[in-house]
Amino acid sequence: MSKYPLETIRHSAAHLMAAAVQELFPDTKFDIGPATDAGFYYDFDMEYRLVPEDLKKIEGAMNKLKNQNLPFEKIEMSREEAEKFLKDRDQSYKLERLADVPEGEQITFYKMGEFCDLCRGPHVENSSEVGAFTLLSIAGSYYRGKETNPMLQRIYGTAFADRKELKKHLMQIEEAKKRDHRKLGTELELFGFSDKVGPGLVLWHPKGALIRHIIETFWRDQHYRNGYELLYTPHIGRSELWETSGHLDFYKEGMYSPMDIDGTDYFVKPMNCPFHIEIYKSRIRSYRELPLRWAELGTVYRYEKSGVLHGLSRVRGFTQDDAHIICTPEQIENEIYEVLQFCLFIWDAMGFKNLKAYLATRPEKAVGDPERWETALKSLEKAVDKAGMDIEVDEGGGAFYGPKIDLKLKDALGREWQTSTIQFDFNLPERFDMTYVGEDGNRHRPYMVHRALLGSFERFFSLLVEHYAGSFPLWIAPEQLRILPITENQHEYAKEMFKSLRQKGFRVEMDLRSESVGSKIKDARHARIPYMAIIGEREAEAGTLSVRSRREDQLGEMSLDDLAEKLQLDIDKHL
RNA sequence: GCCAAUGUAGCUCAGUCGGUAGAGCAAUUCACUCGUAAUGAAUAGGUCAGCGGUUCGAUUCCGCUCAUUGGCUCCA
Repeated sequence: MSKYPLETIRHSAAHLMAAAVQELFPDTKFDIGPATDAGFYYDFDMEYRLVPEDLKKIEGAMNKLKNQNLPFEKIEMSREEAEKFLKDRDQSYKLERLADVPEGEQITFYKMGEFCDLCRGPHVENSSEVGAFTLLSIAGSYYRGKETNPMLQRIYGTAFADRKELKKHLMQIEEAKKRDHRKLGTELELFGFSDKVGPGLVLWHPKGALIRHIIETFWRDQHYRNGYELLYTPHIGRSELWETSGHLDFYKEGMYSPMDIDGTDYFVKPMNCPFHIEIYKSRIRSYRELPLRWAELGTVYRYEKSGVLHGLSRVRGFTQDDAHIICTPEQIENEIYEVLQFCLFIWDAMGFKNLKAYLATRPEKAVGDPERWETALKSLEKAVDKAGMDIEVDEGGGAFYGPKIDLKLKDALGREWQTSTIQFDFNLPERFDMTYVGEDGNRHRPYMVHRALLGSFERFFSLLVEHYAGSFPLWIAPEQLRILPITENQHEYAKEMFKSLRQKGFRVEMDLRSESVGSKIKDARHARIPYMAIIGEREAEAGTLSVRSRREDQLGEMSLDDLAEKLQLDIDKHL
């Protein structure tokens, strides 16, 4: 254990790296170099374009500096001194950062060797205490994260107190890469992409499609049980619809170009809401029929910038497990509560527990009655509170049309992805003039809530694959059991067993190749088949099957009925 | 979209300092009929991402395009 927090070690490693970069590339202008969750980075501006080989050089220079036992000296300066210091060294980014330091705050620099950096600290006392570090990658990054600013060169690295921990971390990254859904998707033949079809457009292969089908069936069933009705709506709609909804004003960059049909422009839908609203508006609605809970597995298409596409996590065509809840003000609190409970139930059934909740409140520019915002926010807070979830509040981070709760999940490589969302909408009910007739005989404006539980099937599937590393629980495994006859003499008996198990509704396959049983087991394990049934002369004679699971357990010989019972018990586990 | 890297068989990758390519796994065929993580042999499989340029000749060098990867930005 080091006497310093990891953050201090990492931040100091960032300084060490900057010092090495200054040594190797003296014309470098420096921006900032913070510690992160997984390591550290530093942003540089220089003429020279860094190449991957440079990482080794820089790392070498860092090690040299480390071994010189250089002290980290804290230097206090007045604002004027600091300005002069940075101006003399032509550090324009640092000058701007200096201007951000609040008036009255002590300005400090940290000097280590030749490198002296505007910095709040703290640091380790001596370069020898930076611990074990390694540089990982080079990336571009806009200055201050703004697209219109120049792009700086960023180097990512990570540091730990000692070599052992660093090694452990690097091993973890390697392990995580093995469960990356993009890799497993190809290996297990779950899904794919085709250059001919286009980027961000998913092709669900049979096994992936089967899993999706199973989950969709479960999803529909649970929605019926929870008082939802299901809708189907078209994939395209006239421009007028999108004008009314406002999408053509504020979401046009996310939409694909219109197609001309009989002289009218039609747009592929980026969202399902306007269609659901049109169903709502197909007749006069009474308070007696509220709340309405309308769900749809709605496939939408959005233009996502080419650089952001990522496996199944960020695509251009995807299916949301969407629903809209339309209700009265009296009903809203309970509706929100139930949605959140339902949401957590679904995630739990899928085997996930570590969701992080984010609450986004009213931004400066917003539409809708402030009182309604207040009620909405309260109902969200209450629901989260009752569910006992930890929540991070993003003050002013809501959409202009309403507050929301988002749930996020981390992928195998630690990147966070938004999945569930529960959003109020004070905009569309106005734009479409949605009303219901109240008890008083007058027309009232209903509350409308958008929600998606899994988010989209594509993103959800990426998380599911990584969560289970491809070893899906039995109820969603595309192939639940594989029958492995030892020789051709058992083929007939194997086929009998196969037929019976299929009749009972299990997803079973046979491996009738003339391979050794060891080889068949290897392949079945590689395919993450939950159960294998081995059939040799002994079993064929006794009318049994020798069962083993992918977890390497030998489960022994059992009858067909016992096997079926065992499988069924395992299948029902998630409920 | 921006900064950078990469693109060779279905998959993982080697290779060619410019003379049209190779391995392992997978596939197919044949032999083997086998007891719990790899039986053997043979065969087939590639416009070396695409287009253009330089060259006697380009998979290799150059340019553009497309796609992927790592980031940034964005994500109603």
